[in-house]
Amino acid sequence: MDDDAVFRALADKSRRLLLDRLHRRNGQTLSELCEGLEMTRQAVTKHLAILEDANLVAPLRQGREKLHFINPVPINEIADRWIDKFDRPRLGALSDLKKALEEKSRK
Amino acid sequence: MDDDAVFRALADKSRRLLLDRLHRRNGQTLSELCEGLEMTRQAVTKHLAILEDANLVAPLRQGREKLHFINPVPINEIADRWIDKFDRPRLGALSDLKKALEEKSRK
DNA sequence: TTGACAGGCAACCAAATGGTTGCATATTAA
DNA sequence: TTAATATGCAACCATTTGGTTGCCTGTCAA
Repeated sequence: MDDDAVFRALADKSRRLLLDRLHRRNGQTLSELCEGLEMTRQAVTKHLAILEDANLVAPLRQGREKLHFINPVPINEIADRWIDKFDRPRLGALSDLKKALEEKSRK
Repeated sequence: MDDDAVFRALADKSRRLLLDRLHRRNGQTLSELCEGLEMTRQAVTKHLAILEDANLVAPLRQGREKLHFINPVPINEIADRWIDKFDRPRLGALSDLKKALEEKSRK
């Protein structure tokens, strides 16, 4: 998995909104996704392309329409593999601090 | 929580690396964090400022040194609140597809 | 078959981003 | 007290990014 592409795709508010919309109703077309947004269709197209590159959205051509399906896998991979590193909120924060200060003063 | 700041802070590879380093050893100084990186100290300073703004890193002045402590809370908040929306990998992908196609053909 | 609808492509633009260099300031150790 | 160390601040630069407009192509329905 290219975690960089995923993180960068998620960095933009508009793209997170698109994912939110697809989450509410999966398989929407470009035009549907554009409805009510303060953005041109072309801007949305670009965002969707970035989401596709990050494998967060899978497109499906259906005649002249293009349906978009959310793919939760990369997000869960990040959650499992990267975010987990940063600990179930641990009680260690203060003890980290103490340790670090002791380390410093020993030098 | 300002989830936008957090997502954007996490979007950069160098910043994720800094978090990785702090995760390995918490409470490092600026100079320590710079060691072995292909970046000037000032670039690292900027990255740390962004991480601080996103509340992912908490600084502590200690004499002329500045110690940096990772704060896992915002990351976990994202994991819990936002990423969870995108489902424990569900079996629904194919059935979503079917549903969407049926919906289309009904129109 | 011909218009209308859904989408694609490309050029262009302003603003944000990641990085640099140069200099200033504050602590600490000799 | 003075030199070295640790960090801060500001201006500047190239590239990336998010957005636009204009036009082209493919598909469906009347």
